[in-house]
Amino acid sequence: MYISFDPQTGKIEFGTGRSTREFKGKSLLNFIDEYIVFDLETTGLDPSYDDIIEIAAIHIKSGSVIAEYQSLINPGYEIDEFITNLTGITNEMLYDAPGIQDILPSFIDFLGDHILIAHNANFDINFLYDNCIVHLGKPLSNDFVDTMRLGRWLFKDLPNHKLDTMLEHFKICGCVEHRAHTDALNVYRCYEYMKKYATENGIDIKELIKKKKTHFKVSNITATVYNFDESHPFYQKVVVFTGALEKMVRREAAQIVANLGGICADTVTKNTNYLVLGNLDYCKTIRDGKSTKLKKAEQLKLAGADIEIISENVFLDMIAER
DNA sequence: TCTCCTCGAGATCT
DNA sequence: CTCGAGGAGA
Repeated sequence: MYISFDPQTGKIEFGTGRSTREFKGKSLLNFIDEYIVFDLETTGLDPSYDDIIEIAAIHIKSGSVIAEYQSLINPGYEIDEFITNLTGITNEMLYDAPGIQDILPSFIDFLGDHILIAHNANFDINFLYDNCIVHLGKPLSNDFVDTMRLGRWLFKDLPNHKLDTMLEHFKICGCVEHRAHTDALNVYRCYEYMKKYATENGIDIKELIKKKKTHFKVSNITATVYNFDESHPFYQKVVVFTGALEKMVRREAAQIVANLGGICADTVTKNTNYLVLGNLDYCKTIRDGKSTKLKKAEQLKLAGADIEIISENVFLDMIAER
């Protein structure tokens, strides 16, 4: 089920399929001084079927709490045992609580234009976004920072990036209570910990991303062994890959070639000796099933160049131990 | 070189 | 959702 919103007419549409939420704010990876960390408890995981039962937000400036907002919310029906066990929130507790429509205007006012922070932020943002459209007739467009995403960049080696795991690793006391206010407080501690960690270690996330994005090239791969079998067909031959290999990733294949004394290259030229053909099906932009590398190789072969076009299976046979 | 595209795999939230 | 692998085009 999806919700769509037209800002011109203010019209809201419900339908089947995926929500686009096209007015959602951007997911940032910044460390900022002033923000609002928040958390929701809900009756389940799906914003189109489930409802918010607790909401909490903490306004932080320069590392200190300057304002807080929190409330239980009556969803208009009985919540099930699973959620009560998980959160400790009971139907008695929700009986006198206000409805979401009573809370939302003041809550959104509290959020203002500030950047929002949450763990797995898309979960909370999506719930809030949909509720804003239904009850306020306008989307939630605040940019936000996801502490889980941040954690994945800064602490890649953790077994997982659940809030609990990160709290434990950061030696922040208390575990996830599944109550909005305490969880929000823990997310705030997590964020400040990572901010301090990045500053102290001179880590800039933007640089981290940039480094990863520098396009991987097989031509940068060098041999890790030094005694080559000079009779191997790849010895001192130039090898190029096209398409996705089934049995291994390109990096592994290129390393094997390099260790056989071969030379890996990124593009097909008149010096190329072998073009290894992977699967090209997945690429929609290839209409005739042939990549530019393959077309060029066929052209060169017709012109009499010393180039062979081989399938993955042939390639695997060639690199197999004898 | 750089930007933009598609696809599949994997993870987290209640 | 986000990321990585891979391709195309400027």
